[in-house]
Amino acid sequence: MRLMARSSAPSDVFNAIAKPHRREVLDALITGEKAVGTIVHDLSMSQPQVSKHLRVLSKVGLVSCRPVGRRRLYRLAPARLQPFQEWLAKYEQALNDRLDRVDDYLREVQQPQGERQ
Amino acid sequence: MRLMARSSAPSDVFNAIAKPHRREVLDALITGEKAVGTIVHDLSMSQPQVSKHLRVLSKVGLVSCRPVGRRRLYRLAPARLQPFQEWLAKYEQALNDRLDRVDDYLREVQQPQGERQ
DNA sequence: TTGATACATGTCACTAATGGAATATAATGC
DNA sequence: GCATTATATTCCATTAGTGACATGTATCAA
Repeated sequence: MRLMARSSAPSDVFNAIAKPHRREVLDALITGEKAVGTIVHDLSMSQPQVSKHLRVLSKVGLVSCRPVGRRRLYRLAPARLQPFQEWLAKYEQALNDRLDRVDDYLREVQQPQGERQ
Repeated sequence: MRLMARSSAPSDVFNAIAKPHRREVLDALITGEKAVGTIVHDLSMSQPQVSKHLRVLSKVGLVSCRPVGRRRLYRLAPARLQPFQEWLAKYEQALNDRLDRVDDYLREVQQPQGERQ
């Protein structure tokens, strides 16, 4: 059976950015479009490694690619950050909604003897 | 040698949220503090599994824990969302700064014949 | 103390993913 | 055509991580 695709599910964005090396590749693209060789040079990683990481990032849509001559220029693909943004927003909201309760908790923890003193 | 700690490095928060099951555990805590058994019941995962995931989340600081009787109440730890916020902000800014260039690119791609028509 | 509950930890098998080296493909230049 | 550059892909060994089961530890109850 095993019909579930496990390569480019939207939630795999989380997996894609989980590896430090992959975030380094993304970082290298922050300054703009770059060829694979440039990334290899900037990060001193092996070329196959960079290509493989780019492939993963490409599959989940975090980078896109356009061929120019015999090179391939990769660049960040803004749209695919959305699942991550939404995920984060959900927690930010939940935590803001409960700030008062957290406050209570902190008071309790920091003054275990209570307020009499 | 191998002196590098690899358990609670700050960037491992990205690794912590990479697994769907771990995000489910975090989701279960959105409504507030919960005991391990409650999470086990809500998610129908095995108790050791939940405990292990909580351990990972705890090591990177995404959840905190306080013992109450023979139970342990876990809750989200807001402060550790900061690495995500910072990481995301970096990319959002970089992408906004380059929106015009992206625009150029899209025009180029969508009109491969140029503007003479 | 004994027993029961709530949780943590250890062990193990298995899978998946990484990184390295070699090789394949594609485009350019001659 | 052939050689070279740029990148992708395959193969392989190693490793890390997951999940299942069993066991350990701590707290409560009687």
